[in-house]
Amino acid sequence: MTEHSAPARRPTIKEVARLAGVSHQTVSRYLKSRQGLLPATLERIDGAVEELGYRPNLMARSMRTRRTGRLAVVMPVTTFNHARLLSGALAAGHEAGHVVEVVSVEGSTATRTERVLELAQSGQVDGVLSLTPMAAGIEHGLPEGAAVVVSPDFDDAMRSIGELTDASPVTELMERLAALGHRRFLHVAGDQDWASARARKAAYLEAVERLGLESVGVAEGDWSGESGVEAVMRLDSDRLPTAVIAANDVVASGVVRGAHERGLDVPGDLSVTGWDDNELCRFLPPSLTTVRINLEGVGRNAVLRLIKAVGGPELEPWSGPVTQVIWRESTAPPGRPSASPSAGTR
Amino acid sequence: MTEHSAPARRPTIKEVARLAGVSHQTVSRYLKSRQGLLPATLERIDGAVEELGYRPNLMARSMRTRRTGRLAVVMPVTTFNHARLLSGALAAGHEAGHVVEVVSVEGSTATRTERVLELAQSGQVDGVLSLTPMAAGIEHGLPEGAAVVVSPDFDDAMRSIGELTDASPVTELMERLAALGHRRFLHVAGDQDWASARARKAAYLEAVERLGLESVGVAEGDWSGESGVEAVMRLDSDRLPTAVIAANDVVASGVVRGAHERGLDVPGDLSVTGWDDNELCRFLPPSLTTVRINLEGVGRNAVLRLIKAVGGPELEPWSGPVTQVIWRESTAPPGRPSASPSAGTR
DNA sequence: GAAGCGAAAGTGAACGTTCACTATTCTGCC
DNA sequence: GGCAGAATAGTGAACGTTCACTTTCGCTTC
Repeated sequence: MTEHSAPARRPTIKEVARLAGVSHQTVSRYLKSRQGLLPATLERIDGAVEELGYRPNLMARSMRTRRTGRLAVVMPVTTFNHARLLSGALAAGHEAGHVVEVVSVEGSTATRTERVLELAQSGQVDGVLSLTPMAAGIEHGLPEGAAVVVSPDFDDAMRSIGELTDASPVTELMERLAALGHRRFLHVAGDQDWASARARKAAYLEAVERLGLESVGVAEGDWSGESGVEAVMRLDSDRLPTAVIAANDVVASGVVRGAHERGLDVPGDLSVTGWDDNELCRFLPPSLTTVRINLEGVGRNAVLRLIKAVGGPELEPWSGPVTQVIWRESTAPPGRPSASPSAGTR
Repeated sequence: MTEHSAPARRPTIKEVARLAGVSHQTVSRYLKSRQGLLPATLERIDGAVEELGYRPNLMARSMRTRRTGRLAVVMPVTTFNHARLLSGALAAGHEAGHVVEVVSVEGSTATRTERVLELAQSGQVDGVLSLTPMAAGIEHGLPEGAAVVVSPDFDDAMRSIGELTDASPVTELMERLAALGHRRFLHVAGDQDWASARARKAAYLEAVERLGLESVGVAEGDWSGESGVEAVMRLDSDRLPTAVIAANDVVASGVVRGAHERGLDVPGDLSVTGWDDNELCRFLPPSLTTVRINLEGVGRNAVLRLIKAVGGPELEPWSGPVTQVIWRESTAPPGRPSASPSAGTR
């Protein structure tokens, strides 16, 4: 579109100064605070800025000030699923007067580490919050440049951030189910490359042990609905569990479908729990008991750590609960006939 | 972490030059291509770079070259739902040698327009792809700076991008349902602030007209499952539709639930279609007929337009189908008893 | 009425690169 | 041996800001 002649130079501070009949430094002051200037001067600069359509070149500014006002959140594309986490991060950054950008990374740990370092030291951002795990000892490679806050508990397979691996709700789910009378459980796990999947599995096993329950096993899974269907189809008819803890809602819906295909009623014959509070959960027949995660809060707190690290203001972190179990129709005491579907949406 | 003394200056090209015993320009050349240098010189610079841990300051570089190699995708946070769209955009940008960043905007049209202009003219990015609609005539406000490609059909309420408003699958759905024998339809619409919702509604009405079908009405909705439930509950028993076109999968699942609550069988008494191909769709009882959208392709093409606008290489666009109807259990000829896979639901 | 002071404005040098030149060295050829 | 021409390297000026000073001016104050 643009001709190759004269790359459409934008007006600079000096041109504004000339037009306003002042020095460039005066315009700089005007830009900075509009204070300490004579009203008449102010007005003339106003006019010149308007006339030229001047806008400061942020790149030049940051070059001089060594501050960009920009933060980067690096994350693997797969985690974009957690859009609400981003949403919280963006809001917190904005509050602290920063622009938050999202940069994606792919490839091996080494590649990703390199990419993050490059970004941190490119001078293009003040800080980098990496939701991707990096080669150990990266801190030492950093010449005190942009602060990189690697969210601490992000795991090797770059899939989960600290608070997301909190699997305590599994315990809550199982204690309640046990109280309802369930004794025989099944866990359909998520992809074990993910820290959160490992955490849930561990919490399941721990709860079985501690509460003296019986586990018919842990079905390997990959977060897919199919893995849920299969796990149920493979169950031994002589030793069916009465409750299934699924790694997430998709898996849980697969479990429900598998149960139906085997002629099992949910929750009559089988109670099922999910994880994530997928929008559809409430409307499934039966509506799904699940775990809601406050992703906005998690995102906010991660960015707050970063802002603090780059010397920004200390803002109020989200301190409320991060997870919450939502009980719905898919869980009930064992052996009872299923309550009629119209027994209520919640 | 960082002490307040001496802001940790990073080594510059000149320091590398001094250490290597060459001029700064030689180092610059080294950085640019590593060509036209004596092997011995190359080696010495290599050593110096290594020793100092030097990395070029991209900000200073872009200041001189007036090129940043960075593109920004501006989008409202709500659209982060379309993570797969981003994924396509990022991949295309990478292919063309650009870094793609995601910047979010909120607020009124005026605020957003301002924000986008600021970004475009800040010198921090080469191009801006705005998925947010902006005040008309913005092009004229742009002094040929960074190219802003407003995705053309993005609507006033900043919710949809051109290809996403393609509602032709609605026609496909209805033609097939009509062929199966359906005559009386209901549409549960999405929030009419969204262009895509308006497009689907319009396509529904057009199809009713053209195919000579009967419509029991268009239920206003807001993309929520509740709106689906309510739409069904409010239906006149004397004049029930046999097919429901829901604005998306969540609404559709609400419709299914509402139908069950009224004792209607899906698809026996009522065929239901959704939109989006939500992961859970396949596992619902009954699995949901829906429309899959190739968001990656849409994102890729949008970024390709931008890259072309900023004078980048012309890459292969995604030219395959953008939408695809997926037929599943929730649709069947009217009046037939449900082909119950297990009869398990009731 | 001159010294003192504060407000307002100006001057020139940085920031870390690359660009456009110019200078030097090497090579091969007559 | 001298010279053209390429290959290699160096010099200084940009890029658009802000920082650290300096200057100018007008007003008190004694």
